[in-house]
Amino acid sequence: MNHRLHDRSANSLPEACPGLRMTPQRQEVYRVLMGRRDHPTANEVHSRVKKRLPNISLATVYNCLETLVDHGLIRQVNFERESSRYCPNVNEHGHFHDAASGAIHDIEFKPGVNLADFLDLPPGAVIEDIEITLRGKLAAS
Amino acid sequence: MNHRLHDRSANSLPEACPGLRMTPQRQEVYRVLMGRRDHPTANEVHSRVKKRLPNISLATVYNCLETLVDHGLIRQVNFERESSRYCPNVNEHGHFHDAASGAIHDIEFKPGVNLADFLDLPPGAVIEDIEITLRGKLAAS
DNA sequence: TCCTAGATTGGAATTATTCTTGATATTGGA
DNA sequence: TCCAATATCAAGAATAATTCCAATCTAGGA
Repeated sequence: MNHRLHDRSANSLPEACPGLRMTPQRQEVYRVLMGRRDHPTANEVHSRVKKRLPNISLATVYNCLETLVDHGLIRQVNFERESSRYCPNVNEHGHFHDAASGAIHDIEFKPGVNLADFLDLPPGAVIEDIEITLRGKLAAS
Repeated sequence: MNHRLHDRSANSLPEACPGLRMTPQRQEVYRVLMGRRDHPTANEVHSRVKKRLPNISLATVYNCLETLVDHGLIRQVNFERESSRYCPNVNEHGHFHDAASGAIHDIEFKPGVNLADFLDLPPGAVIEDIEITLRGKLAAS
């Protein structure tokens, strides 16, 4: 155990999140997402959470995920028509979906770039949410 | 009937598309999409197509849409978990989803921009498909 | 302690989409 | 032209992710 800054590493809900009651289910759903920073579906989250909370229902997992998303603690991401996936990285970022392996990689914006620099936004548009998804292959290395 | 170049204006499938058999159903689905350049769902396409082909089934509309997408004549776009929508604009582009009106606007890239200019792509990534969706509001004007 | 609002559960319901099957239509070759 | 092979279509059944519902349960405040 160390004392890294930004310690949201796998053990707890953030200290305070106004209006969010921290229940064992929500805590565990959050812990599971932080503990393995991939992009699991609700079903996968359910499987992982059941290790510690064997009786938790899938409906509750959906409820917890929705609540955490609403409170900005995690993000929900959608690829095509597949099941939603959940992502503990709440920074603005995009995703790269490797068609070969199925793996999903977070993609960060280069520092200092602005949407309007590369997109012709409609005049007066106020952007509230950005979803950028790339699909492709990683060249064999 | 005239002889305009690039006549994709609401009346016909493109002259030739290898491997695509042009049936009345496909033609009409395509015509309907080109004729009104919004972003209808399969259901909405079905309603519109039924005006001329009253017996066409929803399953056939899905089949036609899938075929047209596979042949690159239209694009399928997904917003969150809503029904898929279909878009006759096959240029690389993004979408802006106006939360107030529900309207969807195409967003073009500024000329000359490159993905790698603003995104930290994984090394060796070969991008095959880009999906950029913005959600927000248009300032009242 | 008791009450109440909010949370959880399991199962039913919903909904978009895909699948299945049999009927029809179209194509290319004999 | 006729036939066989193939593609398409239609209708409804099936699927799968997600949401809804009604019945408990729980935690925290009065």
